[in-house]
Parts: sequence; C-alpha cells; structure tokens
Amino acid sequence: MTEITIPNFDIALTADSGQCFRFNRTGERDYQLIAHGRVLTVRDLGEGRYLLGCEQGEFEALWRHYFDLETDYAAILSGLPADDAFLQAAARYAGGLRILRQDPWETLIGFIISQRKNLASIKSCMAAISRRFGAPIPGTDAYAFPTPGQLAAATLDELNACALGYRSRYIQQTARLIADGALDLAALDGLPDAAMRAALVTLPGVGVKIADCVMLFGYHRTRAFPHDVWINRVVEREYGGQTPAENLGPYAGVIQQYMFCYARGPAYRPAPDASQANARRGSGNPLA
DNA sequence: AACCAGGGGTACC
DNA sequence: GGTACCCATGGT
Repeated sequence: MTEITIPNFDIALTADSGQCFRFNRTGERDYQLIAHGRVLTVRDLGEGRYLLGCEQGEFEALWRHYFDLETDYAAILSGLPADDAFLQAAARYAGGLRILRQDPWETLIGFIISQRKNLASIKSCMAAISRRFGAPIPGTDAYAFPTPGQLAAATLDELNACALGYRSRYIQQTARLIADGALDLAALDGLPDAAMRAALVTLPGVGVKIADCVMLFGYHRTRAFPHDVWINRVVEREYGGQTPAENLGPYAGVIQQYMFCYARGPAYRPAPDASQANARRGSGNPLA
C-alpha cells in the first residue's frame, strides 16, 4: 500500500472519461485499473489523497508515469483563454482530468471497438477480449489485455462472441498486421504527428477520429484533437461551427477532454434554442 | 453521394 | 417495454 497526494485530480471523472476502458469504479471510494499486465486498486481518501494497492517502488516505476503526474496540469488550466466562457466552464468541471499514458496497442484496439458504441459497452467488450484471449493476472480474477499475437490467433467466431459486431474483422486484420510486423507501433513513436496519423489510418477500422484518439491516449500526442459527436456538437453550438483546435496550442487534446467530459456530463446545459435546433436535426454529424 | 452494416448498454419516455 | 442513441469506418 502506498499513499500519495495528487492535487487537482478527479479520479471518478478520469475513470469514466472515455479515454481508458479498463479503469472502473468498484465502490463508493474504490477503483480498479488494469494496465501493464497488473491490477491496481485505488481508494480515494479525499482531499487529493489516494491509497494505491502497490508498493512505493511500483508506483514510482509504473504508475507515476501512467497517471502523467510529471505534467503540470495547473499550468495548462491557467493558460486557457480567459475570454472563452465555455472553455472556462469546462475547465472548472473537468479540470481534474489527466491524460493517462496508455499502451498504444491496447488503445488502438479499444478505439476500434469504440466506434458507434457507448462507454459501458466498450468496457464490456474489452473485458471479454481480455478474459478470452489474455493471460490471467496471478493472484487476481483479472486478465491482462491480449498481445497482438494472441489477438491475431483469434477466429472471427471467437471475436464475434465478444459482441464486437462488424468490428471483429477490423480487429482480426489489424492484430495480424501488428503481429506480423507489417506496422511497428513502437516505431511510430518517433514520427511527427502527421506521419503518425497517416500510418495509423492505413489500419483497417481506423479513420481520422480513431487515429487521433490513439495518438492522444496511446502516444500522448497532446496536440491531437479527436472530433467525436460530442465535440462536434460543442463546436456547432459554442463556436459557430469553427473548430477551435488550431488555436489551442500544444495541449489541444487535453482541452478536448475537458470539453468532451463537460459536454457529456450533467453540468452542461446548452442554450435552449441551439440545443433544440440540433436535436431536431437528428443523429447526423453536425459538421458533415 | 447517400446509405447501411451488426449489436449492446443505458438513458430516456 | 419500446425507442433512441452512443468518442465511425468502409463498402455499396
């Protein structure tokens, strides 16, 4: 057990932020994270104090970096444009978010699954895949996320049994490309953003939106600004259809998460007229 | 260029 | 107990 203090960290918001699919609330104050082939339990003690179910050495070696504790989020928050009322409100609501430093491979598969699914469904699929194809984590009832080789060996029937729908084919094909070495995910780390995105979208089931999510959450490319339906609504309602991403600087992706979680959460009440206009327009992409 | 595949969890009514 | 909707992509 290790007790740590993290100022301005909202673990409930982060676990449910949609960036990580193996981070769950298990009780009033308790959370379980599966990453690095391990299970980490976290108890929220309040006032920025957290009790981690690991030794100090493991925290320093793995989790300090995973939770991006080296990054000064207070500086990002204080650097937000003061005249942007929506962004200021989003930062007040979601300023406790951190961009976790997740594994690119797991992030890639997670976001291929994410298309046209809600968060609970994505988490359920990721758990099913891990249980069926991943290695059991000793001393727990949890399973590590499968390696590219393990997923590449899966049959379509087995993948379909994980409720992946039409994504089964994408995942099988992508897993084979990674397992065969046709695309080296580790090698992408050295590429500039545009080249990394171009490489990612060559994978089946990966378009620009998914690639941007993998860049932001799997490679910590904080300029990446994924345009999902929630952000598109925000851009339509709050920014007149003009995406603010270009003006948001090196932490645009962090700001995207503030906007995303705020827009999706209960605190955000868009202007009635704009909201109804969008609702009437239906399910289409407002920017399309 | 519109339209649809396939399906599951959940918030709504 | 329906119904709509969800961090889209690729093929027709």
